[in-house]
Amino acid sequence: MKQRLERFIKMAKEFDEKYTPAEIEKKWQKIWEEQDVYKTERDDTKKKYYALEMFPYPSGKLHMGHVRNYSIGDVLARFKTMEGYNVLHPMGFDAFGMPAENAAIEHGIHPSKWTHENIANMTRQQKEMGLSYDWDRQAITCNEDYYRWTQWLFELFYKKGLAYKKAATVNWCDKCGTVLANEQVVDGKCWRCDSEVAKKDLAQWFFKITDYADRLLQDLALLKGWPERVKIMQENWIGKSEGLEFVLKAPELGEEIAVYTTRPDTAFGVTFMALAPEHPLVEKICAAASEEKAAEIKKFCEETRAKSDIERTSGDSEKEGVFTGFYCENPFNGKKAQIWVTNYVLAEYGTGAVMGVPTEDQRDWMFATKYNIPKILTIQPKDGELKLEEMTEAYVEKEGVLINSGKFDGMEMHEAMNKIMDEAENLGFGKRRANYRLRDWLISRQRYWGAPIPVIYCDKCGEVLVPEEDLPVKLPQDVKFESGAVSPLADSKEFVECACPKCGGAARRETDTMDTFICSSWYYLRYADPHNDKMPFDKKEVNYWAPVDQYIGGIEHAILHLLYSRFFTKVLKDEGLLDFDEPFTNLLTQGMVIKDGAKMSKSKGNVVSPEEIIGKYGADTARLFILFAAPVERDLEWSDQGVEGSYRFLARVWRILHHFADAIDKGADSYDLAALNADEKELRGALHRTIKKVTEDVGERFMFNTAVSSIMELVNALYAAQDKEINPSLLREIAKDLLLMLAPFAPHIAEELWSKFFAGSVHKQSWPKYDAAATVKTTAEIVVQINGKVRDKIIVEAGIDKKAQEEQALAAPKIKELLTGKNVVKVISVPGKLVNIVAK
RNA sequence: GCCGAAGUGGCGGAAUUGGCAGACGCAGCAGACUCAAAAUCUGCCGCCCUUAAAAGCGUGCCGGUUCGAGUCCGGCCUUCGGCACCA
Repeated sequence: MKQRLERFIKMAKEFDEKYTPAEIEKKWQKIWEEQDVYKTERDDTKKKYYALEMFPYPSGKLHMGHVRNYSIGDVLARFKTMEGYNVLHPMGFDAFGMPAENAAIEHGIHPSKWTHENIANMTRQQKEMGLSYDWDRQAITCNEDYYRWTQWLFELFYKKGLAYKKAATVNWCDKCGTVLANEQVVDGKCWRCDSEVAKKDLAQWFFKITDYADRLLQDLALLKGWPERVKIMQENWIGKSEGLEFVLKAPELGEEIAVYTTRPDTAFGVTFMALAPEHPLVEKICAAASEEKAAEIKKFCEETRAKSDIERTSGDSEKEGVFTGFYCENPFNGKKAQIWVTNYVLAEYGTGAVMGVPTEDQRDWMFATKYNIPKILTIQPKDGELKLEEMTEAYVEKEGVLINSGKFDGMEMHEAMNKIMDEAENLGFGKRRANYRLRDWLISRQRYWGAPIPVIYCDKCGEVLVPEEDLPVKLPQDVKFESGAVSPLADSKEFVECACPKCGGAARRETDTMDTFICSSWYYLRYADPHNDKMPFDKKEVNYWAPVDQYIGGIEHAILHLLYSRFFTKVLKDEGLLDFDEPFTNLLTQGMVIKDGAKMSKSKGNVVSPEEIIGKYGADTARLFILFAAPVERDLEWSDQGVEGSYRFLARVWRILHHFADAIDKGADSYDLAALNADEKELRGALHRTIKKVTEDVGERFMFNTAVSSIMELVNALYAAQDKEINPSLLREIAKDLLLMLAPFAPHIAEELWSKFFAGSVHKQSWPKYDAAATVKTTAEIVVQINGKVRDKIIVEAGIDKKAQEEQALAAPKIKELLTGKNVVKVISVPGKLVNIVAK
């Protein structure tokens, strides 16, 4: 008794009526850090759960998109921990990249210093959000102990024949002063700085992602937990098509020209051959042609190549070409076809040469019409008859019967397609083949702030890998950063000049660094074993933690990072370094945070700073608002008043527990259910329905907004009961479960209030279980409709059968009155829901 | 052009399996408390007509299926995203 009284006095003193987030958040962040609450270790006896948010680029400050990303991840991580999983929830930085180097050029600050200062600041902000990261696992890609392994992995790819250097026409961003991969060119512009991308011929390093095109495509089927649209985007990006590659002889040139087609059924309609200006045969043709003709062709090629990529590849630009004067032979029917050099054939796709079938391809139709090239109709639709003279465009429907095709005449086109491919294979001039839109991944960057490519060039030994024990190839510290100049690495004698690892003679280092997307293609594996100095990661650790159970990030990486990471995982699996095919089992693509209908950006002046919001209302409010305001996948409209509302809700939680503090404190941990009165039963029902709803919304549906709203409803129910006499033990149960449910969303206030009534940390407790019996209401309000219109509502007991409910509905006075003079035709009765009376 | 997503009050959104459209929150209105204001607590809050009640209308548009449609089917419209001369 005395103890209780003392405790009551102590609490009354400590439990201030006012909610002060600034104080309690700082307090608990310190305690959590001191007690290492979020430390994670492998435990083979426990089921693991790997929750991961895409790590950020250290730009300097967190923005609202980060806050949203981390809030979602943190709710999941905390929820799964409470459900009993051994949860891995790490954070790091994608720390190489252009902005650091630009800062060096503009402000004379070394990229490393700039980056690490930004990391320190952003880490502080992340900590102020109260996120449950195991900070000990932080991976920073620009640190030597990380990029050493990035280089090691490059060497692995090299040894497997998946990294190679070749001269190629590549995408060049002048502003960034470097090349770009195909995936990094968006609408002909640089993905990072938005400036126009040009073409340049350079010798560059590539990763052979095309070797994995088929598996990357096929394994999309394994990704049941990915949004359909991301899978479709990847599928389109890989762009597999199946068809026939065959050769046409060009006797005058003594050459053969290979073409690829997905429409072998139209092969008898070939009247010309279209070459890309970059096609190797063009040079030979020029050599064989008259001086005049050669000059004409060369001029055309030069003019075409001078055009920008967007101009060249937009579908509606005029199709133009030059007739070479030479012919080739269609191997199917021996007919002659004119050889043209054209502006509409892509050098990089297929063979860079296309068979021209004007009647069944719209582009060929336009081209042939313009230059008066003959047309042969080879497909007739099933209904109706096409006449060449009456046609104004190509017949491109995928249905019809062959004509003018020798022995294939009369054959249905899909059958003919197969038969014609058989013929080409049997006669040995063609082969079935798949083609992909996907190109090899250009990984060289002519920049300083990236992982150096660990290759040395020796005049005697050629291209030599830096021996494993010499890794990492470190970035030299003492270099000059100048705008527009060559890469600082190429400029650094200290870096370039070295000894050949093979023969010891004088040699030069590769001065290109790796695309930062390589660094981010394996970081999720490093988290599993972040301090390993023998290997990038230990197989046992990686196989325990990975694959990532839930990955969370923006849709902007639908192709880029997500495709590259999948590629890496497959290569590492083939190498036996890990045992799974796909890195991310489930993917959640969060929507953007927008304000006034537009993405937050400096130029629009609609940026809301997380720092300011957290300073004013606390992290719990910021997190709660962002989770409550919209479903995670949809864009979220920022609302200052909405934030105010979330703050108000947390203050309401605080006050109602303060109001009931005495009762909660003296309540017991168990009580007699049978002794509860009607109000109490109702309140307990509300609690258990809330637990059920929140458990499903967070654990299965990722509907955090509705989870929060049902917690709000429970709090409203407590307010409705505040003047009633409620069993203290029931109040204790409600307070306990309410705080447990609130803990993943608003970890600080939950911990603070928990500490006032219960022992230990709220974040070390089990997720509450609901009592299914309590969630069932004893009575149900059902709707009575006449002809589908709601006419009355009646109360029936729960579990009522169809018939009884129907009788009660028909007996309701209001319904009886409305039915007088009418004939009841039919009655539909759904127990516990509604009765619909069809009457005439 | 092709592929995909979305369209619900003044606003953000809810309705999970075809069964009360608008939960929860914001804004607004009213009341209580206060000398007063703020804060807080309570109530009201789709449109239309109305003193009120009742009726009617209502989930982008047109049609269909069904006792019953925001939800299913067919045809459109608008917005956003991806791809786009890929043979």
